[in-house]
Amino acid sequence: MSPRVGLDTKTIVSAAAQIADEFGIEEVTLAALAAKLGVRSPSLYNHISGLQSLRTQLAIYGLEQLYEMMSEAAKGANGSTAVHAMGLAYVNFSRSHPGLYETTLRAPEGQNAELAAISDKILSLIILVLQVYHLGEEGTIHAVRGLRSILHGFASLEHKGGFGMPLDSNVSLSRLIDTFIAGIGRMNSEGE
Amino acid sequence: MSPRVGLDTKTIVSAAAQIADEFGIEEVTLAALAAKLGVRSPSLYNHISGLQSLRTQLAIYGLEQLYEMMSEAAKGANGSTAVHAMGLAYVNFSRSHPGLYETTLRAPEGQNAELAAISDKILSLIILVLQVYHLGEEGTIHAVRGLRSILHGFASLEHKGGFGMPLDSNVSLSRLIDTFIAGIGRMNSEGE
DNA sequence: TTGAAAAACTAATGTCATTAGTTTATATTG
DNA sequence: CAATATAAACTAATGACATTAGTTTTTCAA
Repeated sequence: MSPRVGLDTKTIVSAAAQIADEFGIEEVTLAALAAKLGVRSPSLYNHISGLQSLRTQLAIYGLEQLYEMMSEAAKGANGSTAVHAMGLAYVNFSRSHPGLYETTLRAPEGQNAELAAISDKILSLIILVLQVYHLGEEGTIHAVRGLRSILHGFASLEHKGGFGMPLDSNVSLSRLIDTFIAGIGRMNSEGE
Repeated sequence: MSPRVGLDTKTIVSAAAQIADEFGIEEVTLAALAAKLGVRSPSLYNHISGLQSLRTQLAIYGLEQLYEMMSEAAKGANGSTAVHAMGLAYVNFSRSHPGLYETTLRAPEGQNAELAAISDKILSLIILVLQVYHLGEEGTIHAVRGLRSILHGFASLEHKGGFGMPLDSNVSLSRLIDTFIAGIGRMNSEGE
């Protein structure tokens, strides 16, 4: 009712994340967002520069949270324990924030410095966790690509409902990570 | 100019796939599609029942092509050779048809029988290729989930541009699949 | 207290999907 | 071959949305 609602960018992004998680990212419209915040759509432009920009902010917001979860999980652990913990944290983030997780992967990344920074931070964390395996420069790059593929692929297919059968998917994930870790040594010794 | 253009569903879906691959799936609008086909938007409704339905058809169209590529690649091969060939075919499909591949993963799948059928067909193919490893019922399910996660995750991140560094991504993929195959035996022996 | 800046607003435009109702070409049937 | 039914195109209209322009109003600082 009051002409000053007191919005700010963070409130808007957070509300958008809620919509994304609850109803799916296709429901994240400025119209829905404005309604949720008790405001008219154009008012949002005082704080964000449009839907595209909002999506970028959402991706940053999501990656920051994802980094926190992964980082916290890996902290103190070593080797395979750390990889498992970090991987589970990744997937659990995608489970508890399906919409926000999805926005994370739809951003151009090329343009925005903040987005590139948080992406790099996650990359560095993964590299750090894989450091104990002494894979060398190239080996590390291959391994990072592999682990990210596993985690994103798993999270994405699980969310999509692709794992139709009623068999504990945490076991599937754990085994997949085991497989990956076991294979890392092979990469190291036999890679050209 | 002629009042009968001679559209049919297949032509429409195929044109939509072209738009998806060339400009991205967010550009697949009925307006753009109609323009490409030399027709007004409402005319499309004589052949499809709306945008949602078109997306489902696109997913089916994509999965059919994906199945063909995977199936053709795996044909005649065995064991790890077949897994590698099939995996590369999967990723190559996503490379040559990025938009169409993406539609493949955005469909509800619950509702449409045809979509469920072609999905099952791909699932069966993967199971068949993994059969030589004698993983048992549960082991097979875990392995299928793992392989699909790897392939989809890799394809998705590669398309997104997530593999920033200039290092041959086919090598990354090949190593990842090697890792997976090596680990499959472990799954078999040590799984509870 | 006054004035400037920020944050809300209304109004308007353009794009899109979709529906309703109309025209026209083609194919079937007598 | 003619008449008619059907299917495929069309125009017109509606409603959702993002976005821009221009206006009002609140707040804060001088």
